Amino acid sequence: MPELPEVETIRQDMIKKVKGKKIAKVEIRNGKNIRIISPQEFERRLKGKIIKDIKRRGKYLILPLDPPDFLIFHLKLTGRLLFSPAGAKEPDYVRIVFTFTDNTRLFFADIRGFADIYLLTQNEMETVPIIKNLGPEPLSPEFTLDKFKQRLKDKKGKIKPLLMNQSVIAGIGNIYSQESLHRAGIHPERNVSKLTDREIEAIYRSLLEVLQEAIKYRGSSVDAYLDLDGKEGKYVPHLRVYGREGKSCLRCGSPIKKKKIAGRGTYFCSKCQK
DNA sequence: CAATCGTCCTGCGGGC
DNA sequence: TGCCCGCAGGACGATT
Repeated sequence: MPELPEVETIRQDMIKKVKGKKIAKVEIRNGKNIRIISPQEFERRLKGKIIKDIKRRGKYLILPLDPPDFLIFHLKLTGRLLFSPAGAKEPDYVRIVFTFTDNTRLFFADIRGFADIYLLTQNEMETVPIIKNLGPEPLSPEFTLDKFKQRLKDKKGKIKPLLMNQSVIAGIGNIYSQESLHRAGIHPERNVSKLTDREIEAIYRSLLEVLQEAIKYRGSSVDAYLDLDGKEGKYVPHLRVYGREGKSCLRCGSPIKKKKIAGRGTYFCSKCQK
């Protein structure tokens, strides 16, 4: 499941391999991921367009094309973007093939088919709530400790689902919310309104730390995530709680527990996360 | 009104 | 061993 670090890894690789290329052909084998417009219109509007840049907002990958269009991907659980040199073997689960004028190709693949693809104009970007409603970027310079405190102020409910709420902070999902809470020593079910300033600061620091570290290791290949070259991320061995049920906590040695919190599988240490 | 549920979908794991 | 059931999950809309 691609979260901020995985999407950022894809973005950085796409800058090197896809930026500036012109779309010669769009082959849609399964158009179910294309939102709002028809596959026919999607194909028509993309043909001949140049990918001007690769940007990211939360878990969304945003490709500005020739104005006014933006091609937007949300990979959800099992979406993949895979780049192939001319003539290279095709990956599995391909749904859309973008062929560039130099005969290199970008494959959109998706196993479970939850990923979203949008083609929006500049105007639509500003009005459609998809990206407009996202909270701040955790790795931007504007995301200070004060900003984080302000985002949590007057909120109630458990801290973990709140960290995953995209309108509170953008880009955090099931893996990194758990990892940052473990690092901070905070139980995922703690009520936000009862966290001390000191605890909020610990979560803030842990969150930035874990995101930066995960980007450095090119993300976590949990579930189906693969990078632009079809390779796995290298962060899984560095995960401290996620997927470690029954194993001993790396901070205190107690067995890691797993519990469903707000409908999502959550790993934590009940001894050192209070 | 905040929290939970259902929905989309398919690979895979547990259980017998 | 092999089959089958049901779980997993991001985000949104419906429901309680």
